[in-house]
Amino acid sequence: MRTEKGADEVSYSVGQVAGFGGVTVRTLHHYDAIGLLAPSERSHAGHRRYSDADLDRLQRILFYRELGFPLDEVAALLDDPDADPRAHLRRQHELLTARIEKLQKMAEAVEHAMEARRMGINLTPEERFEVFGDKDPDQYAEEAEARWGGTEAYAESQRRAARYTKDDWKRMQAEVDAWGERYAALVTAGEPATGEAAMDLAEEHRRHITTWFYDCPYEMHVSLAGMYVSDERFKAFYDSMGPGLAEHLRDAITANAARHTS
Amino acid sequence: MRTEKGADEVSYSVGQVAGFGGVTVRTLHHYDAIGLLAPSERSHAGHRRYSDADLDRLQRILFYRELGFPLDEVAALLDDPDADPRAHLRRQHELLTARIEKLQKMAEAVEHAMEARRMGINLTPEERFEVFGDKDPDQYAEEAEARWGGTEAYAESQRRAARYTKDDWKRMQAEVDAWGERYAALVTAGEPATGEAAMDLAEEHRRHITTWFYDCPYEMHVSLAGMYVSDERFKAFYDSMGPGLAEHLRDAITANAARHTS
DNA sequence: GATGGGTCCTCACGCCGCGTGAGGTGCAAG
DNA sequence: CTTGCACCTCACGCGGCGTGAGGACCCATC
Repeated sequence: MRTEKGADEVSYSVGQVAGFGGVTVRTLHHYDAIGLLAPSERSHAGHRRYSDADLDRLQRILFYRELGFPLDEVAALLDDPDADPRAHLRRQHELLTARIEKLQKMAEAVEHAMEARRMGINLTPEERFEVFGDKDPDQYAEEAEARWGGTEAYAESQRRAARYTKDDWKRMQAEVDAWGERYAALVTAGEPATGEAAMDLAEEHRRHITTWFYDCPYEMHVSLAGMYVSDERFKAFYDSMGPGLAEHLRDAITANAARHTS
Repeated sequence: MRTEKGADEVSYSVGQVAGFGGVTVRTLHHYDAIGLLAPSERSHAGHRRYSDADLDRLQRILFYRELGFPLDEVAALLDDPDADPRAHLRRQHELLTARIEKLQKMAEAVEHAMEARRMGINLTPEERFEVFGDKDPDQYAEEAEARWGGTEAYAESQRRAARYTKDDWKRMQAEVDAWGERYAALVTAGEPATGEAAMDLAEEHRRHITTWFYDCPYEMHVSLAGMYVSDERFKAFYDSMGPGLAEHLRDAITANAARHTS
C-alpha cells in the first residue's frame, strides 16, 4: 500500500520547458520579465525552476497565443479569478471550433472564386474580399452602396474582360462548349438527372475541373453544384447552355457523387 | 451591340481599398513603402489610385498574411514568376484544408485533456503540449526520452495528485461510481451493447459529461468513446469498473448516437 | 472669397513580441 | 585545472504596423 506522501516535487529547467513547449528560452525569459509566466521557484544558482503548474500555465499561454491573442489579454484570461480549469478547456474547444468554421467558410469562398475564374466571371471588389469574414456586414453593405456605389455597372463592365489567359484557354473553352452541347441535348431528350447518362456527364464535368484547374473530390463537387443554383451568375452560366440545366446538373452531380462514394 | 472599348478604367482611393480589405490606410501606406503593394497609379494630387489588379494582389497579400506568412515571404509568393492565378487559388485551398486539419487535431487533443481531467488522470508534460503539432516527433521523442527521461515514473507519481478540486467533486465522483456499478451489472448480466438498457446508460453518461463538464454532442461523444479504448489509461479507468467495460461502452455509445441522430 | 470639413499626403516616433549577441556564472566530466 | 554546457542578465534591433503632427487639396456653404 502506497503512502500518501503529498505533493511530489518535480520541476524543470528553462531548457526543458522550452523543449516541451516548442518555444525558445528567450521567450520564457520574456514571459518572466513581463510577469506572464514567472517560474514558481529559483534554484540556488538563480536558475529558473518551473513547476508542473507552471507548465500548465505555459500550455494555456501558448494556446491562446496561437489563436492570436495578444499577451496582455492572455494574462487577463489566465488571471481571471473564475479560473476554473474546466472553463479554460471548454473555451479552448469553443475557440477551436469557431476557428474551424471560419476557415471552412474561407475555403468555400476560395472554391467560389475558383469556379468564377473557371467560368470567366470576374468578381466585384466586395466579393473578392468576402473570404475574410471580419466585416460588419450591415454597416459595410451600406457603405459600399452609398459611398462608392455603382458596383453593378462595374461588375457588368468587367464581365467580358475575363479571358486574359493565354492560348490553351481556347482548347479548354472548346471542351466546355462540347460538353455543354451534349449535356443540353441530354436534358432536352428528357433524360433524368439520376440516370446513368447524366451521371456520366457529371463525372466528366468533375474530371474536367480536376485536369484543367484543381483537384475536385466528390464532396467538393457537390458543394460546387450547390453554388451553381445558388449563385445567380453561376446559374446563368449553365442555364445559358439550356433551360433548367443548372438544377439538372446539380442533381446529376449529387447522384454521381453518391454512386461513387457508396 | 456593345463596342469593344478595351479596359474600363476603374480605380480606388486608399480609403476605399482599406474599406474593402478591412485594413487601415496606414497598412496600405506601409505596403507601399516596403514595395509589397504599390498602387499602379497616382492621381494629379499625388493620391494613390489602386487598380483592380491591385485589389487582387491585396486580397492575396491579406490571405497569406492571415495564415501567418511574414510579409517578405508573401512578396516572394506573389512575385513568383510562375504566378498562375490558378496556382494561387489552389495553394490557398490547400493551405486552408491543412490548417483546418491541424485545428481539428488540436480540438481532439483538447477533448482528450478534458476527459483526462474528468477521470482524474494527470497528463505528462509531453502530453500537455501534444496540442501543438509543431514538433519534430522523431527528434523530439528521442530528446524527451534521453535528456530528461523518467517520465514514466513522473506520470505514475502524478496519477494520485489529481483530485485537487473542491467539494462538489465528491458528489460528482459519487455519481460516476453509481453509474459504474449499474453499467458493470449490466455487462455481467450479458446485456448487449446495442440493447436499450446499455444505450440508456450511454446516454446518461453523455448527460453526465454535459452537466458536469462541457457540452458533449453525439458526434463528440463517439469521438470520446474511441479514446476510451485507444488510450491505455482511459481504457484502464473503465475496465477497472468491470472487465471489458471499455469496449462495451464504446459500442453502446456508438449505438446510442446512431439512434439519436437517425 | 473666406471658412470649414473630409480625405489625402509625408515624416517620424513608439509599441509588442520576441531574435540575437555580449559578457559572466556554476557545475560535471575529462 | 580547464573545457564545455546550460544557465544568467543587460541591451540593442527588427517586423508590422498604430498614432499623432503638420500640411495640401477639394468641395460646399456662408
